Amino acid sequence: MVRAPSVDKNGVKKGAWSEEEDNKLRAYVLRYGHWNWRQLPKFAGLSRCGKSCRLRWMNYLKPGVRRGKYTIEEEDLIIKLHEQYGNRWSAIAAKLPGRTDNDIKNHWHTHLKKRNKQTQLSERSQNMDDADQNEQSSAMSTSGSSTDQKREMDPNASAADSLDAYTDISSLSCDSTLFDCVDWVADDSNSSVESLTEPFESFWTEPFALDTSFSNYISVDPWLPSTEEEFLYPFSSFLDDGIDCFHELNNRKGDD
DNA sequence: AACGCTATCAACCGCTTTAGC
DNA sequence: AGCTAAAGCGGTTGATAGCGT
Repeated sequence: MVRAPSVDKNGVKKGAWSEEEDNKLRAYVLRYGHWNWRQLPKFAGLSRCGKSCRLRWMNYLKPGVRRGKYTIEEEDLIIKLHEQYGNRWSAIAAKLPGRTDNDIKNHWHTHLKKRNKQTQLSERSQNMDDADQNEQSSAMSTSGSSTDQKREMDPNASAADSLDAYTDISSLSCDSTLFDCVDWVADDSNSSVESLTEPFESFWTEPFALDTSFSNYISVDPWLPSTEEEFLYPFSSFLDDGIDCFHELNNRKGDD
């Protein structure tokens, strides 16, 4: 399923990532952040190009990345968002916490494109049937109450219904609530799907509750280096936003 | 069992955008 | 304003799992 590992003429490794490489990258980024993707592999002791590291982190290793089966609600939302944004996968991914643009893009091409086509075809034939029926009996009233029917009738209902799956922040991993959801809301400020952000208003207005489960992540991960010496230390001023949080938590943990 | 075909998805590539000077 | 480097993004590729014949 993955490309065979290989090394190019510059000594840069390509192809599938080994567990060891994953652990190195994860440990490094969690400790120092991604202050410069191009330089990062050198400091982290990886024979990879920065692009490859970034991609691996963003799509696979980043805390909060959700993998696996898509729910019907997610698929409906993707289809709806695709109608709105087209192939702007990063914009679509911003509305689905924990899902990456690459993952959504793959899922679209392998599942939803077909499903969407079929839906459109069936809707078209349904519309033709409806037109026929209207000709025969314009007085007949229609009644439909299923969620699917509601979605077809009201695109906004679709988005709102789908969002129910995401308003339960607790269903996400602790990491995603602090990282991805913040991005999600922040990116959305000018979106025309404003309703999608509403459930997160409380995120901003309520007092910040420190989620100490971060520190569990750090202490549990056996691949996080126990000493600074295991990695080349970059420039502290480059430390990434979210990583400051890790340091903060680590320090607090140390204080306790 | 063996083969071919299809589906899947991680990873790559190249173009565009953004930031810094 | 123009240049350069870095980051981001979307399209595409390729290995392999799984299914049908």
